[in-house]
Amino acid sequence: MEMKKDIRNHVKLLDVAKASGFAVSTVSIVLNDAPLSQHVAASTRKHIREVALSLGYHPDAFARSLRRNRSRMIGVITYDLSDPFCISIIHGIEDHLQSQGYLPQFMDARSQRSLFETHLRMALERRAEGIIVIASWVFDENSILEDIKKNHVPVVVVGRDMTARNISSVLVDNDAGGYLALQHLHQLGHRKVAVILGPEEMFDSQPRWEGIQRYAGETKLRLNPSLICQLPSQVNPYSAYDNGITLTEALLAKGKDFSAILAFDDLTALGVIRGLNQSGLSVPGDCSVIGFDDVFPAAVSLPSLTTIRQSMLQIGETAAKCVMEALKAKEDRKDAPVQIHTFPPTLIARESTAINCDKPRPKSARTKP
Amino acid sequence: MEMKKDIRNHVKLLDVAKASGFAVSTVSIVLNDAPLSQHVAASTRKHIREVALSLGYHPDAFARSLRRNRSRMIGVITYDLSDPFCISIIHGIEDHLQSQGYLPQFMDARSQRSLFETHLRMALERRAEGIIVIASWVFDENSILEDIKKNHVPVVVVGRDMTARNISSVLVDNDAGGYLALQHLHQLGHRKVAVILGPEEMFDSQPRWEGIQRYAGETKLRLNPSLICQLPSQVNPYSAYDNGITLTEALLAKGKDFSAILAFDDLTALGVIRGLNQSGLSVPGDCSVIGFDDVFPAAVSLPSLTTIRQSMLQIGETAAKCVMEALKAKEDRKDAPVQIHTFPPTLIARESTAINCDKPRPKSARTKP
DNA sequence: GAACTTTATTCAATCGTTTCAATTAGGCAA
DNA sequence: TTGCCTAATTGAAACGATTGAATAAAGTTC
Repeated sequence: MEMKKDIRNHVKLLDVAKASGFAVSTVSIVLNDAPLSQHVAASTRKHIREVALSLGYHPDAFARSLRRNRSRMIGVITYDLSDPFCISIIHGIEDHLQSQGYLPQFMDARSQRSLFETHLRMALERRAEGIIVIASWVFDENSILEDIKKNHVPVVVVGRDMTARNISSVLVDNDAGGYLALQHLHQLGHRKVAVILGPEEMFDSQPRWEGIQRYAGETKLRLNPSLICQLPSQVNPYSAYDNGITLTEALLAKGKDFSAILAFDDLTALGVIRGLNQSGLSVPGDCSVIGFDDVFPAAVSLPSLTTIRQSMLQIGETAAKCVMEALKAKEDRKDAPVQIHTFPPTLIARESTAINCDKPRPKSARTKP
Repeated sequence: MEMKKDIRNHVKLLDVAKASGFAVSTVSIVLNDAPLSQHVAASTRKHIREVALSLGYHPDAFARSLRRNRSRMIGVITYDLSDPFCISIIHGIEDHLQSQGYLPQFMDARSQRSLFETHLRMALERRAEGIIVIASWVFDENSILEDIKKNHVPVVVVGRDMTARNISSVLVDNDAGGYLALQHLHQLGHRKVAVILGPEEMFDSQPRWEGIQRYAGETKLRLNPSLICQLPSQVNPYSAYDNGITLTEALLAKGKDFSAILAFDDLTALGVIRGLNQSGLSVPGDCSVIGFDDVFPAAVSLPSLTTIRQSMLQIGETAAKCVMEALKAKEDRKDAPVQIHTFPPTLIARESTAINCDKPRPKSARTKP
């Protein structure tokens, strides 16, 4: 049964060795340009290279990593790849890792907790030298996180502060973002602002809300509790859109007593605009709307969405730097300090917000974008 | 220097063996629930399991795959992860592979050819048992594809027909899609239709255009050549939006002599709508717009976009099934037939298209969505 | 109690690479 | 001829897990 080998197996060093007439070790040395290869005759080198090329030889990454005890790979676990927010972070990560000769290994938890844990385990088993977790919701996979620590694999979390559990974290300053959003609306003259809070289980929700309240407190702006509502828990990132529509309808049903809506994120905000439109209200003429994140659809919507931008590229890059530092520290047998990086978000003023022209009874004035 | 080991290395089977007082092989047998484990005393099993758990042992996937000669992994190489089009396909792939106990390994070429080739090579080196390529542009990485063949790794391409090169392919029926799009506009009474073709290097461009022409031919609709324009080559998927704006401006500069625009894809179509708006034209009142793909922003834009939907989930799933079949065939030492699957797209009628109310001089009537 | 089975455990080879140490062949000086 | 140096090549031991064959101990049968 030696045909079996022909089919299943890849071309390996031994095949190249046999075909070229040299020993496996010589072939290895040549193909890796190892230090010893300077002692190998030029003609031999050339010959071995040619044979390897013609056979279509590619080294087995498993065997190599096993022997070298290095995988040159960083596991990247995302809570949901379909969220545009994730993708930008990933790009930042890719950029930095690539420059360091490391390869990111993406795993998508698709908003399922069980998958999330599975993937953490897999990253560990595949001997990722470091792990980056992009998490939007609270997670508590204690046992597996403990195992990761036991195996001395550095972890960095993006999107929430886990320093309390000794894990380096990179995130946007959500509090500052909430502050900025309300400030923008306030400066445009809006005094009656409806707020749609993020769902309970998302970690960003609370700090954004705190930032909003902080600004309100500083300027003595009263936030009418009946204009505050909250997104329900979400199955996937896109359900925020539908929820935005529904919540807006609910707000309007109580009688429109606001001139602006501050939405938890961009997708919600887009739903809000749609909801307002369905009731014959125009944005920003009848009501201003502001989002959060600055994902792609925000920029191309009509009207384009005023929002709070997170520099996701930078966040991703920082996360990557952070693991790499921890890795280096480990090599130098030092302790990597637990770090936290927060990035200030910026206001992107577009068409969906405008100066408040409300008279005691609204639904009148229009402002061209 | 034995501290080195403490730091760098993971907990391994030998560690569990020492700690439990049994031999490595016994531990392996127990932890894998191997057939032989029925001969292992229940107390031993329990003890070994406990020790492994407390040490945080996780098997080394490299060593295991090396020994078993199976990676249980399928390499998935995308031309650009940030394209929402890709993500849906990926979900389809994930769904199916997961059900088969295989793990997709994503690699993102980010629209760079050099990266694309690098990733193909990596998939090979990491001993992916199969490879799925999601490619929108023409690619010709001959040498690496040859190597993949030499190593007997099944490949499936999504997004273009590569059967001519003996590679199974899964794609949408672009011709039918183009046909549907023009048919929809025609049935709404549009006779003067501007068309924005896809960029030269994208493979979808040509067949969509052929479908459009086929419908025009069948209905004797004359497509005015001065209303046909083409997207330039694109750096990233999102540049289509800006190009859509620019091309629309150019079309309008010649004098608006059309009542509808058929755009190559959704992002272009969104740009078109924005371009029309900037010139004071409303959609669909003054001009209908139709896109292609049905990506997320299409559904949430205002007006929402009429488009041709590809069932990307299904496409992804089929691609995954296709590699798995080829894999099975390989095991049975049969030849896997080269397959092609084309999926018919469907029309999703939304708000951006409406009945043509054009009088000899347009820019008058309005239709509410 | 010898021969045999069953039960519980371990040995040792293997997967494909890498790398250090060892070997060979040839040239050259003594 | 012997010994020694250099240049070119190879042997063999890892890396960590798996697994068929082997062993040891205990139990059963005649």
